[in-house]
Amino acid sequence: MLAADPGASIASIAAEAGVDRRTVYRRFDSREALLAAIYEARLTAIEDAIEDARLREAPVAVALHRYVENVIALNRTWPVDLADMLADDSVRVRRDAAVREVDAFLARATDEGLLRAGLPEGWASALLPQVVHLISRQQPELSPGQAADVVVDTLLHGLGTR
Amino acid sequence: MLAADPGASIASIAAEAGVDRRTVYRRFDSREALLAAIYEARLTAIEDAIEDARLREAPVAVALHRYVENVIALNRTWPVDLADMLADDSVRVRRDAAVREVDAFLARATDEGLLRAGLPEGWASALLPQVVHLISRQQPELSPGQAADVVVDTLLHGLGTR
DNA sequence: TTTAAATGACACTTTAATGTAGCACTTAAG
DNA sequence: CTTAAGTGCTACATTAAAGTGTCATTTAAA
Repeated sequence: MLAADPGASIASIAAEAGVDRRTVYRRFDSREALLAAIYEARLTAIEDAIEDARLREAPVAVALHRYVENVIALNRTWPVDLADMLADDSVRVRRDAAVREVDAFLARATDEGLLRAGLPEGWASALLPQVVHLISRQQPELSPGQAADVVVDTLLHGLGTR
Repeated sequence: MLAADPGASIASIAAEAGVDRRTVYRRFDSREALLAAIYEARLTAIEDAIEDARLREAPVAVALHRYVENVIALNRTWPVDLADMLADDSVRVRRDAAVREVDAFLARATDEGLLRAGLPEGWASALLPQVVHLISRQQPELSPGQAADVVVDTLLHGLGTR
C-alpha cells in the first residue's frame, strides 16, 4: 500500500490494514520507526537474494536468473522504494553495498561475454532493477520464475524479432 | 524539482525557483492549479511527440526512434509523473488516448515484424516508457538522439552479446 | 520621471496529519 | 471464572503546510 503512495498517512495505512490508528502507534514509536522496519525487512531480503544467487561464483547466466527471480519475489512482498529512506545512514550504507555487489556481478557478466561491452556507463546497472521492478508490478499473474524468464530474455535479447 | 518529490511544499518549490511563496499563489489559484498547469504542459508535449513521430503511417523503425527521441526530450523538460494527476478526468482521458495510440503503434510494429510476437500481454507497452524514462534521467549527458539510439537498440536487441 | 504592475515580506487563519491520553471492550491464558 | 494483554474509540495538543490579506518596495513601461 505504501508502494502507491509513500506519503500515505498512518490513518490510511491503519485503515487499509483493518486496525485502529492507535494500534500502529502501540507497535511503532513513530511513523519513522514503522517505515524503518519495513525498509529494514526489504533490505535484509535484498541481501539474502544476493547471497542466495551467489553472484560472485555461480555461472553468470545462472546467477542472473536466480537473482532476478529472488528480487521479483521480494519486490512483491516489500513493494517499497528504498530511495525514500536514504536519509538513514545505516540504510544507505547497506544499500550501497548491495548495489556494488550487483555492479561487480554485471562487470563479471560482461567479462565473461554474457553482456555486451561498450554500453553507456551504468546503463545495465540502472536498467536491471527498473525492469525487475516493472515486471514485479505489471505482470502479477506470472510466477517469479516465469517473470524472471521474461526479464532475462528481454535484457539479453530485447523485444525484436531475432 | 517536482520529479524528486511530488509532495514538495509550495514553499520549497518557490525557494528553489528563487521567488517568494506568495508569488506562486498570485500566478496559480492553488497548489492543484500549479500542478495542473505543469501536467497540462507535459500532456501537450506528449501529444505533439506522438503526432511528430507519425506513429500511424511512418515506417515502424523510423517512427519508434523518433517517438523515443521526442519523449526523452520532453521527459527532461517536464520530468513529472502523470500518474499523480489521474484524478483529473480531462487529464486521464487525454493520457489514455495517448497510451492507446502508442499501443496501436506497438501492435503495428509487431505485425510488421519489428517486434517479436508472443510476449506477455502489455509487456512492450509497459517497458517502453519505463526505459525511456530511465535513460532520460540516468544518462543526462547523452543527447536525445544518442539516448534514443541506446533505447531502441536495447529494446530491440537487448544488452547481451549478439 | 512618473506611474502601474509585479514582487517580497510579514502576519494571520485553516486544515490535515502526527503523536499522546484515558477508558471501555474483547480475547486468550491461568 | 479471573485476569492480563491487546485493541477500538474518542478526545486533545502540536506541528507543518495551504491559502489569504496587506503594505512597502522594486521594476518596467509610458
